[in-house]
Amino acid sequence: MSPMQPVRGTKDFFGQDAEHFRHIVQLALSLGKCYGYLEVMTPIFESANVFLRTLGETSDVVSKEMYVFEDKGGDLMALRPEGTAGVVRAFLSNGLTQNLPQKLFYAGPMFRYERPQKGRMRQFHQIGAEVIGEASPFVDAEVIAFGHHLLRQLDIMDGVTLKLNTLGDAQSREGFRNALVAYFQSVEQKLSPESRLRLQKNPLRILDSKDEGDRELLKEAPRREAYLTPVAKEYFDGVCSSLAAIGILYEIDPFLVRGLDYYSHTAFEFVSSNLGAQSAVLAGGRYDGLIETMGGGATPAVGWAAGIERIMLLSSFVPKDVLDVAIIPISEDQMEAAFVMATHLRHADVSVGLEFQGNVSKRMKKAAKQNVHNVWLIGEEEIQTNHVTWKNMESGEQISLPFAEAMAKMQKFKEKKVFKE
RNA sequence: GCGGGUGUAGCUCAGUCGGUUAGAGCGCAAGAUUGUGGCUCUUGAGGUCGCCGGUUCGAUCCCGGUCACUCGCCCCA
Repeated sequence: MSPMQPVRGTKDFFGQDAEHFRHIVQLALSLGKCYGYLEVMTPIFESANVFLRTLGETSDVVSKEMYVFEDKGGDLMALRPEGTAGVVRAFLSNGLTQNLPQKLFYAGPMFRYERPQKGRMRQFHQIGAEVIGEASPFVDAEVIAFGHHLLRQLDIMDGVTLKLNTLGDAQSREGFRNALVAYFQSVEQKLSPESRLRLQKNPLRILDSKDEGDRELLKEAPRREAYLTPVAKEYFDGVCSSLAAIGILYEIDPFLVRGLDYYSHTAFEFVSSNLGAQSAVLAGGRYDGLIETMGGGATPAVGWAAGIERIMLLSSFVPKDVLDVAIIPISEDQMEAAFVMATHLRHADVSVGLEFQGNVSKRMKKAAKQNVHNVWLIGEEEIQTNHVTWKNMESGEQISLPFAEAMAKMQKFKEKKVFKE
């Protein structure tokens, strides 16, 4: 229809949407400060290696969803499909290993080549939090508490539940994985085609299959609990009791898994049924092995990411009225005076609407439409006496005031507005 | 990558069993109203009927392809 179309799976944000977006990021950022996080901004593209090595060669994110390109120097680059790997790379590149733990917060665009649908875009935006260099159940609980606090402040915890699970340490994971593979191989013929593929590529993924038949088979499958080492079990119990201690409700879901290879121990997801086929709004877990994989020393870490577009689907946002006052010249002769006056007010931090065209009636209509509560009318008489005619748009009342007085009153009005919020 | 649904005005949608100038509501613009607003009334602008091809005397309508949007599968925040 239109000659220029946006790239598939991308979206433009105007006005209210853009404000909504910014509101969420700002809330997360200031809350992050409250929890002691430092903001970090990393490039949106990295050497492809950063993701290839860390996410798991067989994960879909790497094998079919990554935007990879060769730059003019012949190096293989990738648009970041997620935040953690880049943050860890930055952590290592900048020698932050000397000062642990690091609590890092970020927000920005991510890119995945996927079929767009509700809550899923090719360019989407995430907020993320990572705590690198500390292994304590309290850290996991604190990270989750931050996410929980954010969702609560956004007023979207209604209808959102926290699902919790442990993937165990490397040893637990290995034992469980082997048992699971053995079991599913024995019933392979009954598995769905998708899950037969998963059995080859990523057997743990069968656990969260949506297929009815698979779910039936899962009832008889080995339980992860049985394969948890005492250390892994104790750690998970610690996370659960820490959450209970601060009154965060959760639901243990033994079938919860993580998509990316680097996760171990705690895994969690805040899920909602209002996101179409998607469910996770904020999800993460512990990834103790990742830093070592990327060439650093053995360093424990835990974090999460939240989809900003998904948060927007769940939350409502009412923008504030922007303009404090509209200045309306009665005729073109007062236009310059109105312009000068508007500038004075703006320098005093008062937001001013000024129309450049139309007669008084037109401009009044414009002001009304923009929900402006105050209008200053400037005519020949006002100019001569250095007054303004101040009209209250709600009551319809209007009074004449000397300009200086009107200016002072306007600033007071503004302050009052601020106090109210 | 696979499957379903939908593409007509800026937005939400009618409509033509294939026929000459394609409609409504909202929105937008002008006027009624030359120093005063949301209501009302009048008038107006705005469309390659997604795109390409086929069938036909004739296609916005039927058929094929394609693109886009949307929902789901896969996967994931």
